[in-house]
Order: sequence, then C-alpha cells, then structure tokens
Amino acid sequence: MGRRKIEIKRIENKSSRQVTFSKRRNGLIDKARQLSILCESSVAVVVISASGKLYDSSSGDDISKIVDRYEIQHADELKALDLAEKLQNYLPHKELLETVQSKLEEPNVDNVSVDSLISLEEQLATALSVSRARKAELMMEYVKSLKEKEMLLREENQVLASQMGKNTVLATEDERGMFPESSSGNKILETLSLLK
Amino acid sequence: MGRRKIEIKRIENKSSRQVTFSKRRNGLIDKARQLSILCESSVAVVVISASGKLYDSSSGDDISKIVDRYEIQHADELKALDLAEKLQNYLPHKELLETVQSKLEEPNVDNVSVDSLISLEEQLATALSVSRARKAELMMEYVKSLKEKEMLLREENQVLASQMGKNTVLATEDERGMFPESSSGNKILETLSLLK
DNA sequence: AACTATTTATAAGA
DNA sequence: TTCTTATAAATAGTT
Repeated sequence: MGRRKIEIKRIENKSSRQVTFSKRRNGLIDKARQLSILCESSVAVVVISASGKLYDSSSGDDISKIVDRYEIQHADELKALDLAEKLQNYLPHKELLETVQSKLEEPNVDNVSVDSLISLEEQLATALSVSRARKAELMMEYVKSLKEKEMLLREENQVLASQMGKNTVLATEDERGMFPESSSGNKILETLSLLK
Repeated sequence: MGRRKIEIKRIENKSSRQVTFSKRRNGLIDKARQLSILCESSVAVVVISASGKLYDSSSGDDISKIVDRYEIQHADELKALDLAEKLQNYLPHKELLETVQSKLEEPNVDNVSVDSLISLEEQLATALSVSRARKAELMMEYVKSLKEKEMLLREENQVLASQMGKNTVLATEDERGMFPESSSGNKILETLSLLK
C-alpha cells in the first residue's frame, strides 16, 4: 500500500528500513488496539528492533496478565533442554521421587501409574529449568548492556568536564552513595553468595 | 477498508464480531510477520478472545524469549516475578500432587505415610520457591540500580552540556542498542555468568 | 514530518 | 464458512 509494491524481504537500505520499522510498528500497534476494541479481546504486542530496543503495547488487559496467560498455556511444552541446568536442579527432586517410589513399591500398588507420575514430574522440572536458564541468560546480557551504557556515559562525562576546563566531575560519582567505591563490586559478590 | 467505514467500538452483532475477529486476527499476525522480515526485528503477538481462547504468533525469535525479554525490561516495575515460580505453585504441580494423592488413597496403603510424603513434597517445593524468588528479586534489584545510575549520569550529562552552551549530546543515545556486541572482559559479568 | 499515488486489508454481500 | 468486490486504510516513495 504505497507508491510501489514491495517484496516481503529484508529492506537493505538502512534508513528506509528504519523509517519502515517506525511506520509499520505504529500501524501494528494501532491494529492491535482496534482488534481489541472491536471484538472485546485482549491483545499484546511486543516488538524488539534489530538494535535490541523494545516496544510493547497491550489493550483489553494488562500486558503482564496476557503474558501470564500465554506462559501458563504453554507450561507443559518442552523446549530444547540444557543438560547441566537439568542435572543441577534435578537432584533434590529425584531423591524425593525415589522416596515416593519406594513407598509405592510396597505391595498392591500399580507401578505403571507411578512411572507416569515420575515422567510427568521430570518433564515439568525440565521445562521449568530451561525457562529459568534462558531467562538468566537474557538477564546477564541485559546487565552487561547496562554496564556498557554506563561506561559510555562516564566517558562522555569526562570529555564534557574537561572541555569546560575542569578536572573534577560533578556529583554523580560514587560519593553519591548509591554504590560506594569500596563495595561496588562486593555487593555483587554478596548477592552472588546468596544465590548459591 | 471495507464496503463501509466503521467506527472503532465494540461490534454489537455477535456473528459479525466473530467474523471480524477472525479476519483481523489473521491480518494482525500477518502484519507482525511482515514487520519482522522487512526490518529484521522480533515480534510477538498474543490475542485472547472474549471467550478466553488464546492465539499467538511470533517471528524473528521464539515467543517465550521475546516474552522473557519483555519481563526483564520491566524489571523495575517488579511485575516480573520469576515465571517458573508462579508455575511451580500453579497448575502442573497441583495436578501432580492430586494425582499422587488419589493413587495413594487406594486400599491397602498406609495413609499416614502418604500424608507425610505429601507434606514433604510441599515443604520442598516451598523451600525451592523461596530460594528462587530471592534470587530473582536480587537480580531485579541489581538491574534497577543500574538503571537508576544510568539516569543520574544522563542528568549530569545534560547539566554539563547546557553549561557549555551546547545542545548536542555525544554518541551515547539509544540507537546504540540494548545489547552491543562488544566482548566482556568485565570481571563482574564473568562472575555473574557463572550463575547460569 | 507531510504528502499522495498505490497497494493492501477488510466490511458487506453472495 | 469461504469467496468476491467495493471501499477504506495503510504505507512506499517523494518533498
């Protein structure tokens, strides 16, 4: 719907790709809004640009609520599994299951159903650990990007300050108390130790 | 874009509402697909009909990954409780316990030991869930503190820039992207990555 | 940011 | 439901 027909494939020109992204993203979000109103439904849209910037909208319901519904719906779907993660979280559960199993293996109990229970439990544990591993990974990437952003801002700050003929930086430094120099790294280590 | 112009408000006629829902839902999902391809982005769409039926689509990335990204991005709103957490206390586990219980309630099984097993399972689940919730909470706090630090740096930057009588800001803007590629070499990050 | 020639989506009809 | 088609809406290229 424009001056020319376009093929649906990556737009090579960077600036027109950016313009199209912005136009179509707005279009998509408006369509979502309309659908929600016209048909009394809940619609969530999440868009992540190539550069990693995130845009989202929702209508009819809070986006977290919609996302929760989605996750619950897909709770039992098994994704590719991370073996290390699985083993790590597996042990305590396994002991428990063995206890259950030993109790159940007493006379007059149907072992087939026990097996199926155990299999169900295993599937669940795997699904949960995969989801957790993926989330942790994303979290690490995000923290990394924030640290990098911070470093750039500090550098820029230095440049600005020196251009003003000053050697001192304004009061955003550690004295501000948010992360006193002495414990900035240690705080993380403290945190880590709690994570086990 | 039809025979007549329509107002964007709830369609009263049930069957045309249903037809419109179906058409526009497909349209929305196709638009999402196109945006993803044209502009190399990841797009997730989740639609929940009035009757509670769920439709979803994603392109460019797995929808769960997009959803996780969304939750992490909104860490400081603390809506992002660890998803696995919620699920663990929700459907599958509950079903599992109920199934175990119903199996064990068959004749010739000692109900006292069954009760103690179930209690054990519950205690274990609670313990795990508390520890995971704590971990998630600490991560969220850390992300939040990084974002606050960033905001302070930006403010300071503005002050410096305006004192210099400049309006331009150096190259730290958002276009830089959330997940730059550069390698770590950062001790904290390396430590964090061990958590995975 | 606007504009507008065209394409695309879709409301109503079959 | 599925297809058809007149028309509204979105948008590609332009300014």
